[in-house]
Amino acid sequence: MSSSPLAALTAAGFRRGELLALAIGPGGELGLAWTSGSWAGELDPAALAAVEAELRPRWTCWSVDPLRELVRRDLRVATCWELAAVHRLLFGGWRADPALSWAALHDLPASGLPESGQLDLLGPAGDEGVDPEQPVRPDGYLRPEWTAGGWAANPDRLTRWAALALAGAELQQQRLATLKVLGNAPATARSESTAELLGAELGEDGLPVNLATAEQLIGSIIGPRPATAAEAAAQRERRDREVLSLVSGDYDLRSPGSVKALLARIGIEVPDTRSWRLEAFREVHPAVAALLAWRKAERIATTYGYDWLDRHVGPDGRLRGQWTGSDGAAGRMTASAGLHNLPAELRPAVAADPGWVLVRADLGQIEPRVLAAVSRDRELARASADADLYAPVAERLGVPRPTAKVAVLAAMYGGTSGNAAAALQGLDAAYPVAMRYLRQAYDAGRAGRSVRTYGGRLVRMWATPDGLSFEEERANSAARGRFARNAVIQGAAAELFKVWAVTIRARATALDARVVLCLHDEVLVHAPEPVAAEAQRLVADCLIEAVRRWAPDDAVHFVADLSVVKRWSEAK
DNA sequence: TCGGTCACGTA
DNA sequence: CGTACGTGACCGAG
Repeated sequence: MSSSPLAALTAAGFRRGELLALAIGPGGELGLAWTSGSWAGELDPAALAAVEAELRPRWTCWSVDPLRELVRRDLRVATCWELAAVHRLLFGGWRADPALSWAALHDLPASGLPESGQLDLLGPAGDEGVDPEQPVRPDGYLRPEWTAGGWAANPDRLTRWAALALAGAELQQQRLATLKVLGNAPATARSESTAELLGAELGEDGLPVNLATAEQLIGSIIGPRPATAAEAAAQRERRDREVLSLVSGDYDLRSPGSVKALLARIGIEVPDTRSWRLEAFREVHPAVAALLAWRKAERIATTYGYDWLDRHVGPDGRLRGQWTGSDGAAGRMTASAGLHNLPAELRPAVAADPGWVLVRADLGQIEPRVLAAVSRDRELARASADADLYAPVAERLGVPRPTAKVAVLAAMYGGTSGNAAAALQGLDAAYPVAMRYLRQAYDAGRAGRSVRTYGGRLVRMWATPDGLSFEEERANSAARGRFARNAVIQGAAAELFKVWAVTIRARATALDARVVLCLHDEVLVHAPEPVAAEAQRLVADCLIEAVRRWAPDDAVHFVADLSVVKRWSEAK
């Protein structure tokens, strides 16, 4: 194996765009496998860059780990096939390791999965006298010794492990091809895979943050950075006193029980002490307003304070977290390090580098538009032609716009707010196709049946727990119904969003721009200032391209709000 | 030390 | 009887 990967692939007749599986060992050893060959050797980024440039393969792997290794070595590949992401799409749930994924693709029950520790003690389950270099046991499950890390033991195993990923990917493709959903499941598998790759890049690149601004913002809320633990304690005590000085008695503001006692002392009886509930008592006693202000500051101090800054923002001014391409429920992207719940007050600190800009874009009213698309409701699709979808809906229903909006949201999420009942009936009459779609998801969930999103993601329902009262059982079913109804909308929206995001990722490289944040329906792109206008146009064009690839037809109109800014907070 | 609960930020 | 996520503090059980 002295030749380069590119030479080996070319000699074997590898065609552009084919699946090329890779496995990377802990020491940077590389195994490659494709339909007509394999290769093992040291991971040389330049050699793989040559493969990418020449053959643009679909890099195929069991998990996002090898992709992350490539990203770490500054190798940005165009496309991939990530088996874990596709497993979650096909089979639902969160767990998606090779052992489970392989078993599922062979219709073997998860309950029969061999465990690594017990195997030798209990004796082999059809494993005796069989070649240990063979990763698949006679009973069809993967050998635990391999899945526990043994796959990286030597070059031969590395290529076999890659070949197994290749075989798994092909089985996944067969399943996707026969999946009965309205959307394009194979295409969803590709965009979901690439979203994992995007997540790896987001984790490596980070979100540009102006450290001085961040320090200043935090300082204005909780005071200057304490030099010692004693100073920090003093600051904390000073914050507490702002509230406690307004009441008599000693209370622990961090303990809900104690806060409840404090409130009782000033004549306020509440079932819990959540801010929205206390909001109503703001005028009753000055301590309430002080407590609400304390809560805000405490949130910054504990979750988004100097500690957070030190832990998650590097000296290069990049906020880095761990990204996943899809959560366990409907398939949204998730991020740690506060990237998805950064308080609005801190957003001025998210700023482009000097000479750069942020292109910010968010999808407008994505959920009702997605509902129109996935349910194929022609009438609701007609409403999507309006930049404000709720306006034609309101007109059709003969109600004020706010009522129409509440009714649509209530239909999708089961909202309770006031008297949406009449408007809901109007929706049933005006948009029966969309409403039937929602009802079917709700009924499936209530009955405990799993649902699939438009793009094919299986959303599993949980079983009713034992020993519930009649009332609890009903509440459980209703919760499942709401969950399912929400999942088919939120999940489909997440699928469209990811198509958009990975399209931007692919196109933006031409401008030297990069996606730096994905936030469910919003995307931030860091772009060189001279190409700001082009980058903005690119993001808009990518939405058109994404919708064309994702939607069943062109009946539904999607809109994005776009702006070029220096700071995230400047937008909108 | 751990899981459950409360609370709260984002979409 | 909106849903989803990540985070951090407290609290009671072990």
